[in-house]
Amino acid sequence: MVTILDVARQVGVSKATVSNVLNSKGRVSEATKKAVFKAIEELDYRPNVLAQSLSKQVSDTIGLLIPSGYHTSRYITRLIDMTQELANKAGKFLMITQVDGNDIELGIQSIRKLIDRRCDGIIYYKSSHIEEIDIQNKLETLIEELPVPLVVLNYNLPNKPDYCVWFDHVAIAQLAVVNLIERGHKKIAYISGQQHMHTSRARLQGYQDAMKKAGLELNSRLIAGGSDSHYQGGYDACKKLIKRELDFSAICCYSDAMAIGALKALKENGISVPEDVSIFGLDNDYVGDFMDPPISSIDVPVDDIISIAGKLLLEHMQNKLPTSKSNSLTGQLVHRKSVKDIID
Amino acid sequence: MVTILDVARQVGVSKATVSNVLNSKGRVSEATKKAVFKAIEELDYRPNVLAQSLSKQVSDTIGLLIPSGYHTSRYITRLIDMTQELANKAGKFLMITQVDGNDIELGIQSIRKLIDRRCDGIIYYKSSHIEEIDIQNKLETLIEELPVPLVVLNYNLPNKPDYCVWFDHVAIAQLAVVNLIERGHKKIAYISGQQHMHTSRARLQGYQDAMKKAGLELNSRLIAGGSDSHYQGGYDACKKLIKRELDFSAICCYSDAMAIGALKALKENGISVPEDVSIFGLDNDYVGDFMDPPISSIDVPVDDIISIAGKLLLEHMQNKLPTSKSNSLTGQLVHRKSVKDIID
DNA sequence: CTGAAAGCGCTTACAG
DNA sequence: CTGAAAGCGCTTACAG
Repeated sequence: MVTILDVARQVGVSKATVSNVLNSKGRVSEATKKAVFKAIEELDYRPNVLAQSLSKQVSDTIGLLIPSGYHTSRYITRLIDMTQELANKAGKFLMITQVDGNDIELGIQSIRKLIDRRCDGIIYYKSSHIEEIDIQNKLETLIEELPVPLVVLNYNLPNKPDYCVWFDHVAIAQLAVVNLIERGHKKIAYISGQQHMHTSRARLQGYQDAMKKAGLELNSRLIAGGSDSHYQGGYDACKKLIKRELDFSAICCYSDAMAIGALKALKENGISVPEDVSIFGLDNDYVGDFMDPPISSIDVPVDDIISIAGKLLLEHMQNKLPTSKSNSLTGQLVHRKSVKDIID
Repeated sequence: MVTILDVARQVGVSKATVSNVLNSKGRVSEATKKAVFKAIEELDYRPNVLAQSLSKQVSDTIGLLIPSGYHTSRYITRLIDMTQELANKAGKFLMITQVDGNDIELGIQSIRKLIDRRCDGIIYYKSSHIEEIDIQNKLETLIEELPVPLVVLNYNLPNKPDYCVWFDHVAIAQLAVVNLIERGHKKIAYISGQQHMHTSRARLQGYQDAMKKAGLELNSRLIAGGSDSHYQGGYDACKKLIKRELDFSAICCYSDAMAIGALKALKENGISVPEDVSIFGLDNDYVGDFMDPPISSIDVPVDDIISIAGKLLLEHMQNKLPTSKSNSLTGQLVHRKSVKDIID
């Protein structure tokens, strides 16, 4: 490939001069500038970014680490879109890499690899699947030790409040259940995601908290899970609930996807929604609005969490004090036809 | 940060020796090896990959370029998952970056940026949205000029058959329409995606070809599009079709997403599926199976196209002759309840 | 078995 | 206004 030396030779100047015009540094006469640009054009010269970064000791690169296996989540694609845009605006190169979401050690290894390539800052989306001992401590220590800022998405680090943004999934599920209760429901079932997921456990707890606070019966047989945390799992779980022949007027589901599966199971069993049973999803997936009936849900501010993370990272990179205060986000009710009021 | 020199000094050897033990090159006594590893551990030394790449003149890095704005597609997440796995297995670092899918010039710029960082090979997923003059020529020329192999996904480059893999969307749509015809349908409507998309135009053409071949009437009023190529667009388009008060027994849709929107519109108008009208989607999105009724579709071999692309890239990188012959893929019928047979 | 030296492609004071 | 030299952190023949 053509190097800066080739350009310098073609023009008859030194590398330093070529470098200076490239970086508009120092004083260079208009004539040589022109000649240099001409040669660059002719030779189709492009600087080797690796060499530049090594020499300058900055890479102007942001690293983004995403978890694998999120085929169904809009979070990740949105995260990529928004972070790329942020990087473009800040004049940084975005280097995205993916890591198995189930293993925190692999995650830390990947973060280190990003550092080895001299990223100036890193955003790490922590998969809900990870739940190992001491993970909080590991991440907090990592943030201390790393030579560049690391912002963690989707996890609470109490000792590093300026380095994380997360959803309060307990509150998100509560929102749905409280709404059901306010509308007269007392016998509320819950379809749960798989319990190895942090998000899943938090949402289940939100359901339980809301029931307790309202003084309603907490029957573990009103809670069911399925083979996965998606359509099929919702379908499975709902069939279980139906088989148990319990009395319930509403189901809150771990996600819209599970709610869609549940809806199918209910229909197959001749149970009308919302006439016989009301359904609530969580996440406000776009498709929920196109179900029959459309599914009520809690909208989760995905864009907000990402833009806050981006803002935090840039502030740290510029050694500014972070301006963001609330790094814990909840959601917003979205009413659709899958829930009916119960009047005694 | 700690450098190789720090390690060398701590052990009392030269940088060359440290480098040799790190790369297990040359003969180094066990004793110094041990001492070096100990120092590396103690100092938490990690080689600067930028410096390594510059010196070695290889980076062991693969670049993956994805389009933005694919919030709804499972292709992209799958592409990331599979390419990452491929890179891991090949011992390469995967550097993913994203670019506005609408502009081929931006795409080429991003490819160049990847080269500037010395990627040893690049996979470029060409968005269907791009459709500019001369794009085929631009990409073919780029492949010629680039110092490393570039494989293009989702686009046909007739003069570079070993550097591209794509879906034959004409054939994919034909498959659905031919199946409807075989099952007795004659009046078949089509809900189209937005025509600025290459995929969208190809699928529409597949519908038209199939109708023509069967000697069926091609009525342009049986074709409708919507505000987007997704749920809402399908809903809009179907409402248009209904308003036109034409006689049709089936609708083939550009995608499952549009089919889901269409289903909603039909239901709202008291039209039963499949009793009154049959519906066909394309893509075989997972959610289609959870509709009421489940939607027939054409499964598109996403995984295949990606693994072929990966194989091609690695073969080029190793200067092997590509073994893959068929770089054009079609789909497979998936029968569900949204289509009924018509018996005269 | 080990080290001095040159080199990868760039930038950056500094001297002229 | 321009260039020689040193340096970024590593690797790689080569000499000893």
